[in-house]
Amino acid sequence: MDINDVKILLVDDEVDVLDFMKYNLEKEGFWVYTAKDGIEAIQLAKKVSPAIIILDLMMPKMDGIETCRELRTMPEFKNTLIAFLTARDEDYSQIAGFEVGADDYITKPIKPRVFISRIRALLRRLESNDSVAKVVVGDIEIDRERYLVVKGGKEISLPRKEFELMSLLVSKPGRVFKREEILSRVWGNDTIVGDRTIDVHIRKLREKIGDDYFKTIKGIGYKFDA
Amino acid sequence: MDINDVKILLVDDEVDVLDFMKYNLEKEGFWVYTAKDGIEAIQLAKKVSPAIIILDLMMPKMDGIETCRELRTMPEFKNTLIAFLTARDEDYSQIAGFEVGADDYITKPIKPRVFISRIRALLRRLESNDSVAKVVVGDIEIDRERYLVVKGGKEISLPRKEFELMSLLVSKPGRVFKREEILSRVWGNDTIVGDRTIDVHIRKLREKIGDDYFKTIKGIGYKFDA
DNA sequence: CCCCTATGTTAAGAGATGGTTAAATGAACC
DNA sequence: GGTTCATTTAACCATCTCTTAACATAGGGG
Repeated sequence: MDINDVKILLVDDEVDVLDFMKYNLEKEGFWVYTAKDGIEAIQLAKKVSPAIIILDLMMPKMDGIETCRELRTMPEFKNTLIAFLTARDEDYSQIAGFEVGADDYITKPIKPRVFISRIRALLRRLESNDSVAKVVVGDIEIDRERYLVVKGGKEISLPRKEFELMSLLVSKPGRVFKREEILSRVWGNDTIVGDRTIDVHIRKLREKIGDDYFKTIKGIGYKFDA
Repeated sequence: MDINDVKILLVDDEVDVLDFMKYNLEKEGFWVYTAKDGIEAIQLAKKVSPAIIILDLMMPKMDGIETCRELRTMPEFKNTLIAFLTARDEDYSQIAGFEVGADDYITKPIKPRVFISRIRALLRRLESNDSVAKVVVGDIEIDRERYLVVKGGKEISLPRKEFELMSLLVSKPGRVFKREEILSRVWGNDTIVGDRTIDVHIRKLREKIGDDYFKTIKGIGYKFDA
């Protein structure tokens, strides 16, 4: 997922808070939308389909809890990440929040660095969930729920890294994934591993799944093809 | 996309706002046009085909919403990015805006840094849409995503430099690329290579793709033609 | 028509890149 | 704690890519 495609919807009745969050998020390259109450938020959310919605708890018309409950009843927001914004001493309300399907809590006052890293954490969660549970390409099927690859009816179980790598490549058959991209999506942005690590994993996959499925694009990366 | 080719059309009835935005955008190297109302905006847009149009919501003669709706009915502006400019307390109008096909909202007062990063974000969106990995010219197709050249249905895979060179030439069929320009775009500004290097790569392309596609312009460079 | 320079052609070798293997490290599970 | 599996590293090898150099050819200006 490219960060520049990530849309975030901020909902709060205090304009200052909205502006502050918006400024910080935009500086990071996110795509930010704002609403001042729950009604407005739901309408806007339907239009722009944000990846993340941040709801203030206390709002006029429809409060955060209510808005969240409402959103969660609509199928299109089943997988949207919803975080609540609370003042520190409202902490008790977390229980109610998680009950209506919140994914995280962020406490005011907002500190930019903490805030951003919180958002990034949410995003990582989204990334690991957003691929559909089952992908089928040709005679190969990937079942994310059971961590299994099924090839011609036969189940093949793969270690975690191999599975994630396979899963990434299969998610867009034919598309070339650059080594750099593979590293950041399978190993994580900050991990430093040696040059041969990817190759070794590719080798294992070729061994277990079949040579022909994984093509090397020299100087660029790898792609999956059936 | 070269930033110096990016045209932006600003539409607002307040001259001060226009000037302020124009100043900031021109400083970044954008090509800026301005109009004072919707009628003028549409006429100018037809003439210069801007990549981005920024419309103030409140304007005489024809307001932003109306102008946007009008523009969206014309096929040549199907892919143009349109952003609205709104005062903070007009936020509710976002809903109407997205309905007529707006791509983003920018709130006044304008803060230069946020404004520019917003424009760049829009631009990235544009790029990811139109450089969408596929260029088709005659019976030749270049697929950046799959790192493949397809000629008459047959897939031809090229080594990196050849692919980049091909990709560059095909990106503007008929246009002559100077040797110097080819060097800096395919090899990089700092690389020093011998005289014959480009020729050898062109030869390989002629061999693999076909002689007739690559024309030599003596003393200048090369061009691609179908 | 000839000369000069720019480009075409070829093959060879240097260099980059990925493949392979085994062994070291680390994590998880009795 | 020992065992097993997953993961990474390191060393070495194989191959592909790119560049060069040497020579051939073409084509425009005089």
